[in-house]
Parts: sequence; C-alpha cells; structure tokens
Amino acid sequence: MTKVRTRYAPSPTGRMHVGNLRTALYAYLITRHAGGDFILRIEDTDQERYFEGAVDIIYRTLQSTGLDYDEGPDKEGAVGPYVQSERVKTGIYMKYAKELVEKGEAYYCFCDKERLEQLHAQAKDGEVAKYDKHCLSLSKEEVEANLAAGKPFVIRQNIPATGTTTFHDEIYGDITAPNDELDDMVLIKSDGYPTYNFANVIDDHLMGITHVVRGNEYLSSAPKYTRLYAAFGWDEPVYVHCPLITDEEHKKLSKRSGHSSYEDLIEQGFVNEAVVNFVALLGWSPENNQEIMSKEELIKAFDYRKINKSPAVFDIQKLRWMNGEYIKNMPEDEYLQRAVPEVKKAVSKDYDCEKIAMLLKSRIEVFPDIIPAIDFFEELPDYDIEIYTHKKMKTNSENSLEVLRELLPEFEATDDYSFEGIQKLLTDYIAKKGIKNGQALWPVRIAVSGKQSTPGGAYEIMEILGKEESLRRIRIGIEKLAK
RNA sequence: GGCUCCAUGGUCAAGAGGUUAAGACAUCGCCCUUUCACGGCGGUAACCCGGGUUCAAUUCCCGGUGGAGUCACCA
Repeated sequence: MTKVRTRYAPSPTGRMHVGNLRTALYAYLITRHAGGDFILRIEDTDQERYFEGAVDIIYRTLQSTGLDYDEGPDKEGAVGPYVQSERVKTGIYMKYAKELVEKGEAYYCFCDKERLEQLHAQAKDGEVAKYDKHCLSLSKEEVEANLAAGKPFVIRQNIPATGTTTFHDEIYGDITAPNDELDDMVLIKSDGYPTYNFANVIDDHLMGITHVVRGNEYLSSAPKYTRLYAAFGWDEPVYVHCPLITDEEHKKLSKRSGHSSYEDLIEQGFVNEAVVNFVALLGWSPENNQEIMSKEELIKAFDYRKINKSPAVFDIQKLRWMNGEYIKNMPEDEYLQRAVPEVKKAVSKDYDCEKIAMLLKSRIEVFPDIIPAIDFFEELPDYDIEIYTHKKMKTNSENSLEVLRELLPEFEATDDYSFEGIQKLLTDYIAKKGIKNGQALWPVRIAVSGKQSTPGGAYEIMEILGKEESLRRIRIGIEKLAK
C-alpha cells in the first residue's frame, strides 16, 4: 500500500479562513491517522493578490494550530519546490500544457478581453456563459503565426461538447456532470502563469498526493480536473470534499460575520486548541461522542469516511462554551499569561492582578469577558441602593445599614485583610449576631463592589481591595443607605 | 436561470427497515452557594412534503419543496 500523502495548499492572500483551517485539519488528521506525510504548498500564481507577509501568516497559523508538516517551502522534500511561483520558473506547467495541446486536449486561445466580455453579455438566461471554442478552429499555421507575432495567448482545456464526466468522492459518492456544462477553462494565463485549476492538478500528481482534501465549493469544478487527469493518463487521487461551513444565515462563512478567520478568533480571545477542537467537530464526530479532544485524540479517532455531507453552521455560542472549558482546564501559569493583560486593561490601580485574574478562571468563556466583570475594582460604581435588597438573602436597606454600621468599627480595628482574616471576622460576627450568612455577606459585598453580581464574594474582593479602599467603600455604603 | 450537492430539535450531531429517536451547545426550572459563575439534577424541543417498495419506513427508491454551492486569465 502506498503511503498516504495529503497537502494543504493555501494561497497567500491574507488570514486563514476557518473553512480552510478545517480542510487543512482534516487533511492533517487523515494523513497522521494513517502515518503518512503532510505537505505544505504555497499557491501564489496570482501575483495581483499576493502581498508581503502573507506567507508568514500561513507559517504562523500552522504553527499555532499544531499542524506540523513534513515537507514545505521551509522544509525541503523530494518533490520541491513547494511554492508555485518557483515551480513556474522550472517550466513544468508550460511543458505539461503543451503536452495537452499536442494531444488535442488543449489549445491556444488568442481572444482578447473585449471578445470574452461580449460572449458573457450575449449569454441568454438559462444558458451558461462559457467560452465558445472560437480559437479551437485555428489552424496550426495560424497559431504559429500568432505566436511568432508575439500575440498574447492563453492555453485552454478542450472539453468535449457532449457526453458526461464522472468522478468519485469518498463522501459524496459518484458525481456526474454533463460535459456541455464544463467550460474550456484557462490552464495557462497570458502572463505565463498557470491557473489554480491547472497547477493544482499538476502539482498534486507530481507531489504524489494520494488524498485530495478540499472544500465542497470545488465539487462543481472537480469534473474538469478529472478530465485533466484522464487527458494525461494519470490516476486520480482519492477525493475528500468537506461540507461547507456557514454563518447563522446558512450562507458560506464570510468576512462579514466577523469571525471568519482563525486570526479573528484568536484576537477575540479564543484559545487555539479550542478553535481546532471545535472546527474538527463541524462536520464530523467521533464514535464515542467525545467533545473535548486533544490533537492526539483527534488523530487517533479521525475517520474521514464518517464526515458529514451537509453544511454546518458555525455556532460561535458553542465555541464560546468549549473555549470556557479549555480555560477552566488550563494550567494556572498559562492562564495568567493571557488573563493578566486583560485585567490590566480594566484595572490601573495597584491591586494584585493575578488574584483578580484567578477569580475569573471558571467564570469566563473568552478572555475579554474579564474586562466588564472587574470594572468595579478600578472604581466603585455609582449604584442604586435598591440592590441591597435581596429577597432570598432577606436583606433590605435597613438591615444592611445596620450590618454595615456594626461591622465598620471591626473592619477599622483589624489590619488582617487576608482572605482568612476577613472570613473569620465576618463568620464570627454572623455567629454572634445569629443571622444567616447572606444577611451580612450580601450587604458587605454590595458595599465593596457596588454591583449585584461579581466574580468572587466579599472575602475575595476585600482582600484584593485592601483595608483603606474597603473601608472607604463601606463608609460610602453607609452614607448612601443612611439618606 | 443551468448544473451539482444537501435535508433528524434553534445549532452541532448519533442512529437504525421494527428504538421510549442518543449526546452536546443554547433555553427553561430546581439544587448547591455570600451574588455570579462552576458543579449536580430535571424539563421544553426534531426525523420537510407526497407517492412507491415492504408485514413495517424518519431510515430504501422516485417526485416535489426548501436550502446551499458553482458558473473568471481568483483560488
């Protein structure tokens, strides 16, 4: 059996779309599951869209998602180069295109933009706007003459006008398309570069790719690739077309959603492992129904034959939940590394930021959730005394005022503002007075935080605020309640 | 519009020719608790429609409907 080889073949045009991430991940999982090779190939045949730094984004993203590859531009293997613009220089695409011309499977086309646009405009409703094979009828001499005259040309695939083309996909089964629906697509552009459609087939073959994993949006152009393989007499790889990832409106996930790329998600405070985990489960699920899965577990369990056919909505809500799970299970130092900077965005005063951060570890889903949760540390909000009243705690303005008044001298008297110190002081008070915990703890927490709900309780908050600020806030509380 | 694909709760997603049709997120309620969160328990909620095949179809087939993708010298 031949070794499984899959590839991720992005074009350097910007951030990594989550659909691409999922495709890359599935390709990776297929090959790692089978002990095969994962190859990175850069498809930069469109010089217009290329920009400086785009390739670095690809490297960085693959690194942080943990998709390590065996061969790539920065990891030479036997079938390089791994960047298409470099492959162009070796002349392979032109060579293979000419081979097809020889075989009558492709032809030179000298039509200019105007004529093509006209063709488009002429296409009636219900008719596919496709090339009319105008240049196919050119004689060999005419072609030679045009070439000699330096006329710009492209090379087009010659697809029969009749019949059908069938290919097999592992997930969707046999798919058949009528040939007259297939356009004579451009193989070599007038700038001498191959199109994606052509380069892809050539490179997958030359690089020994056994499983082509790609998005479902390529399903309709797949028959053209099949014809290319047939024209060359090459064996086709195993096709794995992944179902689409859509937005809440069930449309292909686009930039408009605000979270269409991996980088968007990281910026929004998601953890890379959670994103990978979540994306893996869009369109596939393991037999044991496990949801939280490490990369290793995914590799072990992944079976591409069980990928779903139908499109999946990218439910950011569920990602948030999953991210929260990852945060809860995160080692403390790793958590603090990401959480403390968020704390510092909201709190400029000299409080123990690590302590504040730890209050939130089990309470947040994404890191930016921290900011609105801890604003009260920075500044006591101007709250309504209504919030002292809580039915279940049996508190109201009157008994809250009483509790705070009685407690104030005790808080003034002590210097032990440790968690344990405050706890002891308060529990002693509660025991002595013979009231329910909540009747004392609720008003104190309200006074020191000014908020109805806070991360942590009275002990934690007072420990962080310290004596001076705690006293100040309790006095404000008394003042407000006394009015 | 042509072509192609898809169709189980709001979302993800198991499932099987005969099941009380899993589980997760979300949602609702209860418990725990000094609030919130965490955690625990429980509830609401689904097989698109019509034919056929069959003793039996949500499951297989056909048609419809609905949704999506695609129709570039972009990938």
